[in-house]
Amino acid sequence: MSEITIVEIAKKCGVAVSTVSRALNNHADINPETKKRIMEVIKETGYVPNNSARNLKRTDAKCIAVLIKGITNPFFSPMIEVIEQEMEKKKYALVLRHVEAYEDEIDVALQLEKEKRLRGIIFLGGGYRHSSEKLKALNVPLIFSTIGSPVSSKISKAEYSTIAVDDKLESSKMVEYLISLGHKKIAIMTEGSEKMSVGQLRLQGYEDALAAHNIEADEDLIRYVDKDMDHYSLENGYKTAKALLESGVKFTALYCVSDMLAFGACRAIIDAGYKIPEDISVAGFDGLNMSNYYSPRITTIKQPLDEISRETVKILFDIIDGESGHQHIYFPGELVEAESTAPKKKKKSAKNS
Amino acid sequence: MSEITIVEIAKKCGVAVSTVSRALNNHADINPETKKRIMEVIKETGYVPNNSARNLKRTDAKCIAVLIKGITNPFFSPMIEVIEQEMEKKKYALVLRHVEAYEDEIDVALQLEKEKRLRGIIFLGGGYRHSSEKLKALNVPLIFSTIGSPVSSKISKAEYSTIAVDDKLESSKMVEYLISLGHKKIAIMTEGSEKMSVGQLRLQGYEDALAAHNIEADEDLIRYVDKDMDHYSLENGYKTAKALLESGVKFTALYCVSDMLAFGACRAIIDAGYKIPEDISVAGFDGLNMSNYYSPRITTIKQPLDEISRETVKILFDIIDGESGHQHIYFPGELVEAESTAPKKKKKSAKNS
DNA sequence: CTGTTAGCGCGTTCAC
DNA sequence: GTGAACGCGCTAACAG
Repeated sequence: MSEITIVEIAKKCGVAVSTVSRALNNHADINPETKKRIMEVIKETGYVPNNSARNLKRTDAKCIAVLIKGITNPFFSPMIEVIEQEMEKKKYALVLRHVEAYEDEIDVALQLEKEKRLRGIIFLGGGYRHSSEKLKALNVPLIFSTIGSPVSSKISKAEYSTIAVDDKLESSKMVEYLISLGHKKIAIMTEGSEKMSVGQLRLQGYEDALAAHNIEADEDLIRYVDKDMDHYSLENGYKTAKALLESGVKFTALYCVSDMLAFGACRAIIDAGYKIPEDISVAGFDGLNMSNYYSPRITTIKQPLDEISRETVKILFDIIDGESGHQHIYFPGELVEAESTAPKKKKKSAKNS
Repeated sequence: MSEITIVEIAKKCGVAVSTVSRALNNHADINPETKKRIMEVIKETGYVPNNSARNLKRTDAKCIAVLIKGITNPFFSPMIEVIEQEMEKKKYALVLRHVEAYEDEIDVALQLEKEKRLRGIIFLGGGYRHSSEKLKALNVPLIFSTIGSPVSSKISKAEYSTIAVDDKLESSKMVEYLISLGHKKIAIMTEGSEKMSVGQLRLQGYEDALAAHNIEADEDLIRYVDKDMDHYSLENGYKTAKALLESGVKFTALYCVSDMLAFGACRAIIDAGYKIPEDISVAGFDGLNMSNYYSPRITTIKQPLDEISRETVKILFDIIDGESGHQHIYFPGELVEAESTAPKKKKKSAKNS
């Protein structure tokens, strides 16, 4: 179990540790032959430098951390791919870290910053509000991606960047669309967390759209997912839709603030014997890949993840290179009209099949 | 940018560094009041201990690494949750690391082992064959989960554990089921990588089942997904199914070796104007959550992920505690009959609708 | 209960 | 081109 160290490699090669270190780090001042011999011994012994010790000394590590809130969310997968590509181009190393639901992403970031020499941190998902002290303690550029401002009310917007779609606006766009199809009794399924959240913002968009068309918001049509379960899961979508259907409240369209919820809801609606979109129109949000493969294909707001990802990286490097300050950018979402929504049928609500 | 260290905290509190260290590590021998004062200063300053330095010293870190191959695969999500719970019970820390497709999971493990004081490593997914030297260099218990043996032919099975379903056997079970429904022209969509892989094992199961029923394997019915794309993606399933449909080859059932492929295939079949299961039966493998929410629900082989996960952790700790040696366990999969498969219609193939 | 001190493994000055 | 020595931030003895 005794780990092999650089000292032993040095002994085996009959050189000093510093020479081994130079060989390891592609240093210039070293005899190619010496280097070759050292590298051979390293290969033989299977020696791997201790990264902890390295990080303790190193100052020039080009490293960026990406913290993702929620491992089960397929939403981020395509973003990660793009970010990885971009980082590769820039020759920066990437540390991917999943942040569990119970963890605070800022705490994780603080820890990571000590562990590695981070040049910047990208947050994917997560909360809107963070302690300003902690945020300030993070001495590297912070980019919040897919999270619109404000991240903290107590901290200047010049201290971090945000790149996202305007959840409230896009949400109202979707509801406007449903209204344009003739729907008036539009149910919404969202997240009921007390704090400011994507779910809350999208709910506001829903309310705005209804208000703009003088449609009275009906409390019974606003449904919150079970907060004791994964908020944006299939199960939660199913369960919440089932409860809605069984409550007997009439509605002709159901807007789910996430595609995952929409999938679950669709299944519940189908199981209840209704047809989508003939009896009930269903709309989602996010533009997950699956929304285009589900049956029916889900009408959704597609977030331009490629652009968001690329811009996220670009802004980060602009800041690192001192070419710009922090920015707050909104990208437009794309309303994808698919099979799950249709004009409201005349004289027939969902409940009297 | 100058990082705050334990020394400065000590100075600020007027105590020695060791006292701060003790406060930090919940050591017993410390005055509660002193500790409280120290913790306050720590909170004020936003100090976070440097983990690299910690790991350099610490010898008793109870830490387990979980390496996951393929971030986009939702298959592992539920496993991670269970493993996290179990680790919490055991009071062990968990390091989650995603291994990219181009990375070698063993190399990543080697690096991680140096960085942290690992007590064990769990591999989720990944290849079947690994260099025995590297495997040996890993001086901690290795558990390969959802990967059946052998991991290496050159290394003794007593050097690592495997917990998985018997892919070949379970696969043949599914094909047997399709045959029992009267299907004879059963297409398969699998992964065509040269090396030993889950896809290959499941293909063997398919061939075994056909052979057992004297059904001649038809080369045209064996379809490989595009290896330049993510193997088990919706797109790949769609694309491969589309090509199969357009080739004009007749078949009444399509068996996809992964649910993700099945979802994509279903969409392609529906788009081509066929009905599932009336015209074509579709079967998957894995038992993803989504298979129960897709429309139609997908007939699949459900892997007992909860049990596999729990057993994975159990075996690891049995080995750590010296209570047992390495083991190789197969769990049975569960054939879930759902809406996507039906008995073959008489006198009517999929092609003459 | 608390302070002093010796390394953990490595990278990096400096001399040589 | 190479080696010796120092210190990164921290924990764990060992004294006090």
